[in-house]
Amino acid sequence: MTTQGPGLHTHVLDTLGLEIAAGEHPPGQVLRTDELAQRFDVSRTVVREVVRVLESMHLVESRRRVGVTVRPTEAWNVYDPQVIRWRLAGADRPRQLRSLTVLRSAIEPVAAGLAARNATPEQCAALTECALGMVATSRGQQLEGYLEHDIAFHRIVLNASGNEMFARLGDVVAEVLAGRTHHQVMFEDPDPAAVTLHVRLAEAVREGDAAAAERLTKEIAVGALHELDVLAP
Amino acid sequence: MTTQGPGLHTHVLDTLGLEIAAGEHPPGQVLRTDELAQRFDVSRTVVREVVRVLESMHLVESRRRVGVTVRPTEAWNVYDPQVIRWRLAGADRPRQLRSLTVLRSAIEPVAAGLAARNATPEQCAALTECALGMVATSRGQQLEGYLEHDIAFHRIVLNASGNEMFARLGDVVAEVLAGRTHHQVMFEDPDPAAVTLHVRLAEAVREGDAAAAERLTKEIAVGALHELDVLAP
DNA sequence: TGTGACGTAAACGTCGTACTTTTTGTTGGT
DNA sequence: ACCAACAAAAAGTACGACGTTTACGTCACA
Repeated sequence: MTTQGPGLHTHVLDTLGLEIAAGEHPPGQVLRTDELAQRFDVSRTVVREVVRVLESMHLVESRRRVGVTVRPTEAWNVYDPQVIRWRLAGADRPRQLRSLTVLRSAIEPVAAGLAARNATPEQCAALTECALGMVATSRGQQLEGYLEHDIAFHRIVLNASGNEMFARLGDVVAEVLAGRTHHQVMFEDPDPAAVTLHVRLAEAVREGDAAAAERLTKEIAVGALHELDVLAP
Repeated sequence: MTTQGPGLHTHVLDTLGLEIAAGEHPPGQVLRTDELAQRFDVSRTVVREVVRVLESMHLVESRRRVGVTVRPTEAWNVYDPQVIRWRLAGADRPRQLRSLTVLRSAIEPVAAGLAARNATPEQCAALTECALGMVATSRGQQLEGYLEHDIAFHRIVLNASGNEMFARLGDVVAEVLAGRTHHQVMFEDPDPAAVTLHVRLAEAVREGDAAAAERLTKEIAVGALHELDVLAP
């Protein structure tokens, strides 16, 4: 999945970002702008803009007289959805998926607790609708439809928490769920227990039961982690 | 606090980012690259590179025939440390500080629990050293020294958790603590209770008591949130 | 009067080139 | 062995030209 439509900049950025995230250019390797321009058959202008963006993500560092050097993983802006997408497409998807799932297990229970206090009636209704959608698509190889409702569900919870930082994690969660559904890191049909938990979570939020919402979300997270342990090495 | 050394690019980026984060350019406002080039007295080349970076942070969107339009807050990459710095320097520091502190209250307890299981002896030693440093600087207007140890302490815990996503939140926490210490959102001397909690947390991690580590970190977070309630409107 | 096709100009996108600045490796002398 | 001056390499910056998309106004026609 590339970023968006045409545009030389987009193409070069996506290609280079993907390669670096995949480890094809180990940390310390230097890339010269002239070479890149030649390789992609674009002007140095385009390459420089790409390098500037990669630099803002801390994937590379540009220094005079030396070139564009690839930075070690520890320096990367791993919360940038773009970087996450690149990494999930690359080699260490398992590690990445696990890190992100642990992150979810820390955030989402708290967010759900807040959502139980702050959710508007509209959000509660949308949540219930998503839960029902998950039930309806939980059988018979409708993984894509299920995924859609699942993403929407978690996004609503994060938004309803009222905390901006939680809300903005919706994209990350979406990437995780999507990356998990594709790439065969999931059973053919979703875990029935997880479906039930989502339904009950929607109820808990609607009734304003913060403790229950937090507990149920923790259970969902535990299930997701366990699923990873089983299906990923 | 600007980004780094000289360089036209850096200056323009920092100025524009700061202005947008401060809300000086409301969402929907269009900036033309030619005007920006004139205003900063730089070439369009430099402006274009800056715009590309701003675009990668989703602060602006560049479209043909219309210009560079400022995007609404909901679209921004609020986990980018650079964006966080800009926002903390701007108008809605209180809101931002609260969001980030809630985020910390969700993450750090889990991270501390993991750290209690995974921390190396070296990390435990460093943690204890930081805690002692906090004690030593907790009285007599040594806020800068205290801040330094505080940041180091939390960074070690996040790193020791063994989870990459947690570890990379160290920069965010550092920004929060720094932004809180400067800007008078803190008492003249740190809360003695907080200092004690840090010392006990270092012990809990050293002894591998995950439950205690998680509980103590939660208490620290509650204290920080309470402090915000008292000192910020 | 309303509507749709069409043309135009405004703004970004891309390119090529020339020049500047910083950094680094090397050379040469003591 | 050390230090200083020099030269080259690569990014940084500037400028001007042209391409490309697309919003918007205009005009003809119903």
